[in-house]
Amino acid sequence: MLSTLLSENFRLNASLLFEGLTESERSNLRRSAVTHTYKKKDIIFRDGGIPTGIYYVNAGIVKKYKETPKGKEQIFHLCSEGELLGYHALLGEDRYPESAAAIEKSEITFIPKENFRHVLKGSPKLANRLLKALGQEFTLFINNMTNFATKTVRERVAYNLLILEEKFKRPTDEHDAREIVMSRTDLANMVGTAKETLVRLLQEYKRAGWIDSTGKAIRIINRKEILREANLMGSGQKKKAPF
Amino acid sequence: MLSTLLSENFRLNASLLFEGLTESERSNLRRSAVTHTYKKKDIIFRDGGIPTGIYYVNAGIVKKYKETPKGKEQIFHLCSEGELLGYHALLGEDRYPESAAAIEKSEITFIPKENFRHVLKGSPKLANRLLKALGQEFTLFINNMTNFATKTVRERVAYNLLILEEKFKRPTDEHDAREIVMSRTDLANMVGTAKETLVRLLQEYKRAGWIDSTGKAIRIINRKEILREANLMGSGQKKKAPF
DNA sequence: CGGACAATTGAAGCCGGTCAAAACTGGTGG
DNA sequence: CCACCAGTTTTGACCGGCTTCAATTGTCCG
Repeated sequence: MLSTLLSENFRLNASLLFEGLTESERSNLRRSAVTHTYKKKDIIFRDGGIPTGIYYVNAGIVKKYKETPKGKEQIFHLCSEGELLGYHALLGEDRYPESAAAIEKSEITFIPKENFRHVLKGSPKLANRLLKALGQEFTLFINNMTNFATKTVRERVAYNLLILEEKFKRPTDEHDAREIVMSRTDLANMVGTAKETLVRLLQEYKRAGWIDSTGKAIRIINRKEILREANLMGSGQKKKAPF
Repeated sequence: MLSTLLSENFRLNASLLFEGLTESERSNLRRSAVTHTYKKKDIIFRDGGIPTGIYYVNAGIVKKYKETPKGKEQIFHLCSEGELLGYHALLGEDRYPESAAAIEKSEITFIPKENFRHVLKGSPKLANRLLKALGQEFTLFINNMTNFATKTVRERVAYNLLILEEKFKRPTDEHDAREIVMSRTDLANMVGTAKETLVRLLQEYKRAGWIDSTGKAIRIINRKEILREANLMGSGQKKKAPF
């Protein structure tokens, strides 16, 4: 349950989706694909834009966010290596409901919608996997929304630290060398609070010795305490049935 | 844009999904379907439960919600006549991430998962429509989440009144005879606030003459002012291009 | 090495949550 | 049909978590 929330959360790996495609289908996708490099802060697509294809994150980290008219920014999700980007709008034949931008140097492959649609049309298998993936994403979304609606800022800060530690763990990383490297502003916009409030809570954790930070980088030292702060499960532990 | 938010929002009509099925497919679904009546407050499925099929709302209104360990309830969505229920979890091969309960007497048809899956397997058309529908639902979800994360309680109350007016408009209704009939607690749980706060804001609107309420029923009198309160677009109107 | 941007700290005030009590409503049985 | 009770709605009072504004310190990169 707990591990569910943290590890399942936030890595809908795209490679699963494309497994089981025929070689001709794969090459169809590959042939039309273009890979681009994005610098920090570069925008990949914009809220309200018309989708022209889907994106695959080869490397780096991308934020999906939305700006309010008042200039506030809400970050919903970070996409890292292996994740797809921008396919909801394409499938829904909608405009993008959010924007996407790199928060660090990223390498992203673009697949034009015609090719994607063509392959999708010919592959019920892909369609089914997509349906499954979308269904699962809803679960994540609902959990996230519940967090937003019912948790305090304090709890959300802790929760997001745990999520981010996971997200910033590079496949190549070993041990616990994971650092969260992200601007305070972005982090605040992810938690959904003012950057000042975020900073104060981080300081508090730092003074308590639960995290350490030098510059932007944050490391979790005492995961147990952060977990407690996140209050992920309350006291509502159910008794187990005897089988 | 504005009308987008309100009318598109919240009526993903299921009949569209099933259009274009062959008669044998339809009858396959119909044959296995069972229709049940649920009283107010009856639970249709529970958070954590294992999906055994999907539900179609023939009549009535159903809330999709989640309870936190601390006993708070967050309502995400109301399903009314013509909407499907519980298919995300089925498609995702997940447990339900939320619960569903009738908030008024409702009539709901259940379709066992075997039949649904069987028909889905045989109908790429259905799969495509589902993909499209799911893609569109993400747009709604993201808008909702942005509202939660960035709007004040005051704005969310107004916003939800507009949504609900739409939702409670029965297909049979004419004119503006639409009343929102819902417990204050449910309404508060939808807005994501305490019922006391909700009541105070409603009173304020009532005194201002923007809404009217007798007992549970709420009617919007001055839609314009409520819209302004909801602050749906801020002041960020873009200029139009000259073509 | 400097300048611009980012992070941190301080202080003040309000929005909204919580607790408690009063008023109201609808449904039930006598 | 009416009176009553339980549950719901409403009002009041108070407190505390967050936001906001402002100023200071720190840090990165050309």
